[in-house]
Amino acid sequence: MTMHPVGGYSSMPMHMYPFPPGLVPAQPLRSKRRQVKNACTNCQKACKKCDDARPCLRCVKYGIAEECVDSQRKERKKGVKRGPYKKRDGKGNSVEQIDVPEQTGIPVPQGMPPPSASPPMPPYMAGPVGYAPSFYGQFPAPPTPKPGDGPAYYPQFYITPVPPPNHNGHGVQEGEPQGYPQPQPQFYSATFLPYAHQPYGPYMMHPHRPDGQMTMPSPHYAPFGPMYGKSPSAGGSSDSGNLGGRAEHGEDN
DNA sequence: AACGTCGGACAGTCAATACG
DNA sequence: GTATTGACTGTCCGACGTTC
Repeated sequence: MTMHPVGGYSSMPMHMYPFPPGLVPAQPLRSKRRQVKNACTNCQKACKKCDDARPCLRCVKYGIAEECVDSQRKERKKGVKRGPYKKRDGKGNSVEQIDVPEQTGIPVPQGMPPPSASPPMPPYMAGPVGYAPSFYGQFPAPPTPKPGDGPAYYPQFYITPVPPPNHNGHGVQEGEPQGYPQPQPQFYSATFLPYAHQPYGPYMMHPHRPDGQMTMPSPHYAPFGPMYGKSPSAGGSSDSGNLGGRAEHGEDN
């Protein structure tokens, strides 16, 4: 699998984009930075990269998945007077040149973002398939679908070197937070991309979680819905206990 | 090495404005 | 009405400091 930046796969590392085999650009291209629509409060405070999934990669990594909640955006000002705009030319065209990609020289159809560039492969992207199991793979994370969002695909497969554990056997007690099972040595999940043709090798892949839950796009993000419900301490906009204690960048109102 | 902090560049949003 | 502009706002890169 070859990843290239561009973004577009929700919850995928922002600059990564899977190219079908054979369509991989000959040389690395540089993409512009992609941003998530809404970073979680933790990433926001830490000024770190977030992603669309909840919990996001970073929160999962630091074990604060339950505190991973969307940050609140404040409303834009209205009624702000705008200065006089630049006139367009007589044909309704803006007086702007269209950028031609320098690195490839390949003409890019208008309206289509230029193929972009590929930064060095992040460590966790190394290897033939998606994330390293030890990183994001431990949490299957189909992104939370939002109105207006395209289908955020998050193909999931689980690698089970040994038969999957019987999750029921762990006996989730009533009242006990039904957290996603802690990473277990025998049970890794990993994100695979649609084009990946995986050799089965010593592993076995199945599109279902061993505990029987579907892992393909779930409108309600099943694995995390009831499991990572807000903790009492996460009460909405509470800032306490989050990563980074940095004061807000800007003032509200 | 891993993590936190933070300045500031960059990207996305969307109301105001221009235009047909 | 749609298209375009550009100010505003949020994201997060990357440098630096701190802690283990």
